[in-house]
Amino acid sequence: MQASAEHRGPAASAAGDRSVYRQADDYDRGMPYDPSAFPPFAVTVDLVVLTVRRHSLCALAVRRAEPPFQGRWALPGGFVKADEDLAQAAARELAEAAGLRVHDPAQPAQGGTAHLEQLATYGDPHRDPRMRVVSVAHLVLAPDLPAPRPGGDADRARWAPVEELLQGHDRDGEPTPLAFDHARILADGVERARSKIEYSSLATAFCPPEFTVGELRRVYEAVWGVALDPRNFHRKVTGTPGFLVPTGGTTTRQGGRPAQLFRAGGATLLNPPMLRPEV
Amino acid sequence: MQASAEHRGPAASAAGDRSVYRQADDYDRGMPYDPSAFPPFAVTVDLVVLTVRRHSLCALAVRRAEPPFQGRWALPGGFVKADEDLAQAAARELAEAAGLRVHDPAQPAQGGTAHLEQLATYGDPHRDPRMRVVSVAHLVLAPDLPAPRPGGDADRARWAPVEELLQGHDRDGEPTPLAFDHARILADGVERARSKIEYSSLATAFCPPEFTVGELRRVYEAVWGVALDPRNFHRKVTGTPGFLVPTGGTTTRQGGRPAQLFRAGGATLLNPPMLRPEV
DNA sequence: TTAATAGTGTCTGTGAGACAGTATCAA
DNA sequence: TTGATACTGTCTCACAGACACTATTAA
Repeated sequence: MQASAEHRGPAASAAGDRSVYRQADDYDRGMPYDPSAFPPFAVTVDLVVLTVRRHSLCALAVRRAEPPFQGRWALPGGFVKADEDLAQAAARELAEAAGLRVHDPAQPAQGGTAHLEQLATYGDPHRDPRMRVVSVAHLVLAPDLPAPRPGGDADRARWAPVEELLQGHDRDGEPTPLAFDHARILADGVERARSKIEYSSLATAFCPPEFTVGELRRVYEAVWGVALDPRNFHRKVTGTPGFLVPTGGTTTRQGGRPAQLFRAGGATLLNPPMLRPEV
Repeated sequence: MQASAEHRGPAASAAGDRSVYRQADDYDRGMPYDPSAFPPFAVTVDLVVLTVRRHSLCALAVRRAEPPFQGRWALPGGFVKADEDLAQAAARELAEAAGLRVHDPAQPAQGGTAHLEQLATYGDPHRDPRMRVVSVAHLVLAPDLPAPRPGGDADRARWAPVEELLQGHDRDGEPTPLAFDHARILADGVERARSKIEYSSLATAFCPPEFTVGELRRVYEAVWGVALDPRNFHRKVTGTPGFLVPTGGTTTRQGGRPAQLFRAGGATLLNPPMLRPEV
């Protein structure tokens, strides 16, 4: 697996030594082509990979092996290759970092695959101390993966509750600040996920292929960090056409009375939306 | 003013001649730093600048002076400079292309200034036939500008109704397809604007500093392309706390009974949202 | 006067929130 | 049995949509 592109390599700075590059204006004026005619950028993808584990929203973090920020946690990511689309690069990094495959975007959530979408692009000139790196962040929503401990090296990657990563310390008070501007990227990704499950059926991307209404409710509760009324929630999601499709089966894996199993339906936009409490 | 960075310069291809570049993997493996250790990218900003003129949603388009796509219309844009943030680059291009200044994001809409936000990033390897260009598109919402005909050269820039630009021909059937993937970028920007005025007060960014309820309603009608009930609209916007602040003045510039003038209030999120008809 | 826009009031249906009550399992 | 979760039904309030009505200007 790979960590962020900013991780590796020595600390030489290209952006700081601009005199060796002709300015972009020369290129604008139609001068003969020269690869150094415009400022050189490295382009990377960084991934906010979210899942719900043990009733809390967690993100995938990897430990940096080299300076800068050596030993700190960071979001997974890497370089975009020369012949690769941005979404392709993100999907490739996701496979390398977490062994996850991506949905066909035309289909609703399939089993064991993840939802991927572009989040935002971060290009502060000094976000990487060594050189000019523009990172196209992507958001991934994945079901809780029982087996595939990412990469196998549990000490180099982990699922951490997002509050822990955003506050910069774990429950024991040990400092765990994210490298670079990754706390900001993570915060933006979490906010996108929180708002997007309001008006879309994306919450099902956090669920296994077949799930109960109660399991879906616990996803909403974990992502929003609130408690929802089980009865009103049940009425709402089962009454929204195209959101849930019953499979016919039932399960008692949550205890109590057997619950109907559902798959995600074809609807992607919920209208009217799910309402997030505390308005 | 400047047009898209993809406009100018000769048609030499860098991305096509990859053998001269060491692969990013070498950089990953901690090899000594070398500016050519990662694939070379040009990074640009492209602008979707929207305004409402004569009851229709219009976008700023500029005419390309050089190949490829010579003579075709395109979105304004340009290179990101070596020491520039992405938002800075977008604001600079906006000033150059349309003479528009950007709001202080902390403040609600001020007079004569525009709202700017990042839209999405487009990085298909072949979106520019000459070289690898990643474009960070930005969305700008601007009030209708009576005077500043962009750049002064009316023949190189114009406000065009978005349907015209998206359909690829004007009302006379003359073909006017946008260069590169700019039709896709424009469509994404228009969709963002359409959905964002539902749940935010951003529609006021299309209005002059002081405006009437009727003028704000005509903005919604132009952006959504629908007719709204004036009485329900009035009740809704004046009843949403923080959306509108009365200035005390009135105007009859729309004819009929004098209408109260308002400024944009401090609220940025509307709750409950404005509902777009045809659900 | 007419025509236009501004603004208020009233009714009705949808749906969210609160919560009583019943159903069906495991231990 | 207790205790958990699943599900149904009912009441109330907020609010969107439809639309009757009045107010104030210009021509």
